[in-house]
Amino acid sequence: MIDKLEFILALARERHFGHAAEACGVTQPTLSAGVKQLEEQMGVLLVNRGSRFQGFTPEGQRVLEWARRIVGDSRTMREEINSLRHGLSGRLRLAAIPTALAMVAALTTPYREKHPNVQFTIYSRTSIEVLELLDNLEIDAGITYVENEPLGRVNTVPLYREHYRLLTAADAPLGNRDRVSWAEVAQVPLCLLTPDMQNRRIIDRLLKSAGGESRPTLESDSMILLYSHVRTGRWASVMPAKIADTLGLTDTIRAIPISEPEAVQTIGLVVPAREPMTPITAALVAEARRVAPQLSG
Amino acid sequence: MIDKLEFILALARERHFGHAAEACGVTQPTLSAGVKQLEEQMGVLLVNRGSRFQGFTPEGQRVLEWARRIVGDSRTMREEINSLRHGLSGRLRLAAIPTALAMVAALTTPYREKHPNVQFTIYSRTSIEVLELLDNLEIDAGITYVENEPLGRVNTVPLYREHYRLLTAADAPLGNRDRVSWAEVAQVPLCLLTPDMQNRRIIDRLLKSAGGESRPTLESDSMILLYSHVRTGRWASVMPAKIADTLGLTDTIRAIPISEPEAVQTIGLVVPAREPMTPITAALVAEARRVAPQLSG
DNA sequence: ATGGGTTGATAGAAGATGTCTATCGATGAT
DNA sequence: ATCATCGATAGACATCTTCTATCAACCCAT
Repeated sequence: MIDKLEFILALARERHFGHAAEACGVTQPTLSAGVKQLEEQMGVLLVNRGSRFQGFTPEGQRVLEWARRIVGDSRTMREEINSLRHGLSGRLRLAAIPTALAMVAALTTPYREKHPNVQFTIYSRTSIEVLELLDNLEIDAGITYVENEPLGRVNTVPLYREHYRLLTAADAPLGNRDRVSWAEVAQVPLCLLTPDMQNRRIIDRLLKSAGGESRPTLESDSMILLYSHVRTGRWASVMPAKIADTLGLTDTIRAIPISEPEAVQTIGLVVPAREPMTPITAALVAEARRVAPQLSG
Repeated sequence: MIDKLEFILALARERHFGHAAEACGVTQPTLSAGVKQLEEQMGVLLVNRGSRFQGFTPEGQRVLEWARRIVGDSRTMREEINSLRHGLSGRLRLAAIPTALAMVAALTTPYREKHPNVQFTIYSRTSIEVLELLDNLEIDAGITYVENEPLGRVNTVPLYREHYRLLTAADAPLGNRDRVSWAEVAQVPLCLLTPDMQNRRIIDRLLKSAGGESRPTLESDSMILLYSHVRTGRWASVMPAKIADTLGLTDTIRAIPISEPEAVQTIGLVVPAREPMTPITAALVAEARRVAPQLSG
């Protein structure tokens, strides 16, 4: 029964019988039969088909909601019972937006000291993808913006506020300044994240409201790539202070605070709004609450 | 998987493998195998055995909690999907304390007008049993005292407040009074509910605090039996006003308000504290909210 | 139009799981 | 000591699940 509900979950995220089957480790006919059996038990069609997957019926969407809940609960139960025996163990799956990647270590390091048997899997994703993964039970927690775009049914723990820096060579224009404005930044050719990243959209908004325009010379979804360009001394970028500090400055590259307006965005931990949480997730939330005061500032 | 969890639920309430199996409609070896398989999956013993059922291990108790939730959710899902198709239909299982039985009709009658396809099963139980049945998913809602004794994880909707009446023949001692005190009532030989009923415990308390003592001439767990004795004109009883009115007075039997103290107890609807509720239960809660103002007074 | 590629449904065989009856061993009461 | 009760176990049978192989419908490109 519960495995059939897992089929529905897989189908919801893959939107393809064959792929969903593969994700569940069964063959396509098995998954088809499972879905069909659910439909017989419920007495309603759950999936609209016409030679290909065409989404869920209204009833199917309700079943999907329940499936998330029931499957989530049964996993949490297993994990909880396991923790009672072996202490906290298993795998913590986490997804973070690229600009927050540098601070994940501030969470994982103390966590690992307390619970050495927990393993980590950490994905770099856009803020939207983080929420999708959370919905689909593919991750246990996410790190993303907690104020701007609408979140789903999740609980949040604020971690720190993002301050922006202009990264540029000391001998470049503006390179000798102690402080620059967004209007000034708008004049510089920048390396920025791709527009599917919320960080980019935020920076675009800030540039625009300063009367400038966002015409980045180079786009990428990798912070490492952006930074490696800045390091050559021939490119500039705008990054949150946290990650700029982590990447490390050289004597030739400076990270200049941007003021007017002093732009801050709150980054936080995001977990499914379900009580109780899995022990592994609960421990992460506890760690986040403990660490947050040290991070902010 | 879910059916195995149902085994655990049955075992928790029957505390006996054979009886639990019968309640699930399977044989005892089947239930034993099911529990054993759960234990293997979890990697822990869930039930303490020693030639007979000896309760759950700590892990077993946690699994039991989860089982209540998961099984409850899966039933709610089925019911919800069914309601989407056929409108509200199915069976509403309700348990009420005896003194509240007379007012159940005030709930079921308007409910039935709106949802004619819902069938009712209504049990008369003690307040403690009502809560147990609720815990074990054996009823959808209960009607009981919502203030006095501690409730479990439930939500409540207050319905009305109980006022007490002395039921006695007009020509008996006190029979001509418009008002009597608890101290006076304590002098009369009474027919009361058995002491396992909370109503009896409340009345005992009131009599005692008025300096009297509870020495009922006759005890029963049936309000009808109590009333039939009162009707002979040779017995007296103390009942809530609601049920006294419903049973109907004759010219020879009077229901005399008892004052000093004016004793009131709040009776309310009690449903599992789980969101969302089954559609059938949700409709009952809505009806209770609607009806409550008319009942109280 | 037509042919190739894709998608999900179907059929039938093999395997896994669930359930039953019958029986046993342990425990506790008389 | 004897009996009754309770839950575990064994073995047979049935059901359900899953697989491989194949099919029909559809889409798209030529």
